[in-house]
Amino acid sequence: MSLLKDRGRSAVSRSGVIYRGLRQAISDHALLPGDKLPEDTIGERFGASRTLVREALMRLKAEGLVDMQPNRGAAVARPSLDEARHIFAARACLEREVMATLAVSITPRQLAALEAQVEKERDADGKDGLESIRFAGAFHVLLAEMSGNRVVARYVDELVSRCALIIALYGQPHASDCAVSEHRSIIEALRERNGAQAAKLMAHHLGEVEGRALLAQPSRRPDIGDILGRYALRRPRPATGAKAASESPEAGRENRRR
Amino acid sequence: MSLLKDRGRSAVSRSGVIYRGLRQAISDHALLPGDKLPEDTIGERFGASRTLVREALMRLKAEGLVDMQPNRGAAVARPSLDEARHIFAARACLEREVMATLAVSITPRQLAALEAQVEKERDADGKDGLESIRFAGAFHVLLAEMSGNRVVARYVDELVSRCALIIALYGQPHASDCAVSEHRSIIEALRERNGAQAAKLMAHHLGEVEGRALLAQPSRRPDIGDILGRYALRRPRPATGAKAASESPEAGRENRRR
DNA sequence: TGGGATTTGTTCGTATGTATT
DNA sequence: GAATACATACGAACAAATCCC
Repeated sequence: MSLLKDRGRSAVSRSGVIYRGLRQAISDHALLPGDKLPEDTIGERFGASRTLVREALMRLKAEGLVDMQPNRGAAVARPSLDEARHIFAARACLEREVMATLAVSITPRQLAALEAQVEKERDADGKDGLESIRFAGAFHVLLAEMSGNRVVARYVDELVSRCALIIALYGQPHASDCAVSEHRSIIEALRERNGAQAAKLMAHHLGEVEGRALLAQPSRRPDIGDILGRYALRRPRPATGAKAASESPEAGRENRRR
Repeated sequence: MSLLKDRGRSAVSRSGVIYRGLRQAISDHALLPGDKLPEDTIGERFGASRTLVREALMRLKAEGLVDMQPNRGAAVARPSLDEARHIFAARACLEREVMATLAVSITPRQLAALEAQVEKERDADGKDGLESIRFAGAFHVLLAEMSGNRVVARYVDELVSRCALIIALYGQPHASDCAVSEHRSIIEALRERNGAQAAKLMAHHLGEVEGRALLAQPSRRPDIGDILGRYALRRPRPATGAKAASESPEAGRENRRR
């Protein structure tokens, strides 16, 4: 028998696939705040049972990306304005700490990686709103990871994701949330190992992001089924049951607001 | 039929009871880092099925209080020394922010509540190590909640709990983790609305706590069954199955204290 | 090293609760 | 407002992995 047994199955936990898929869909604004997340629908799309879907949803709930009410199921979270401000305050606090740490510890290799990241942002800027948002958040997460503090990095990652909700709810459409030039100046301050300046620039930058994020009115919401198709890495299994086959290839079934 | 149907059941989510029970047991050092947490045993003690236990365990895992490995189940987390330092760094960062906020916003009523909390600490100091630890952590959580930032408060709560693990692992036995006098001086700085001073005192205080926490060697571990009895609020149901009946009718099974 | 006992991972059925007509 | 349709809460049971002797 082979030494490497059949690793085809659970290279990663099955619920982790669902978790990451939903998380990405939310970050990408493919799922919008308030969108309902029925366990059955999600399970079908990902070819998993409700148990695993629940697991993923609970994880997202713990991160503040999903709201769950006792007998009413899950929905993408709709942070209040107050909560939004709290999130930005926490981000500023933690990311200032990241700056202070990195100004001391950063290596040339890390600086190069940051520059590469900003290059990606620049390339996507204006062209592809989706990629633009993704990369901008990734820059902040990358900084936090480079600081070496896993605890702080987890919190920053969580908060950056929640900022995507805030932008979706209150931001102007297509407002790229991070300016490339601001990221560049942060890198420069780090290169000079000027921690105070880097922290100051980061605080200012986040202030700008918050300002851009808290401006507009709620927004439309598309339907959920198609969206998830793009985020399910595995094809849904054939769905041997008769019921699934009866599903209509319906047109635009938009679900209700609020 | 009665208008108020049988509400005896889910006044609060059933898994929440398990979650809080385990969390308290860990904070109290009743469960020590590395202790195994078998789903069946916990379920029996709390009179719940494994589904609910798993839910609680996953929540604790998300908070960093429990480690879960794929087919090996859950155990109380054993943070590494590095992780311990990261936790304290994150705490210092967030709690400084709390100080800055509170120095501006604190009310006389809140100051009184803080003093009452410190009184409890003083009363318990030296007398009851368990209560002492509980109250000391509660002071920090209370401060964070008073800041009004729910996001920061959640993180602080989480980090304070994880500090209990660190003290259990690396601290000297019976080391009360917080000095009452240090808490008092923090209150004084807040009363004078001196944010810089409050932040400085808090940073110093946490440095002291970290110093006290990172000194000694691992520790003994008691058995799990009895411990959980004290944290299960509901009596375990009769366990109608035959298997459970074969369990030895051990001697003093007292539950429900407190 | 093998086999049995134990524990975890997952599915799915039933009961219960909520929304809708 | 009652009945229906639907979604969730929970638990029992099965499958697979691990542990232990």
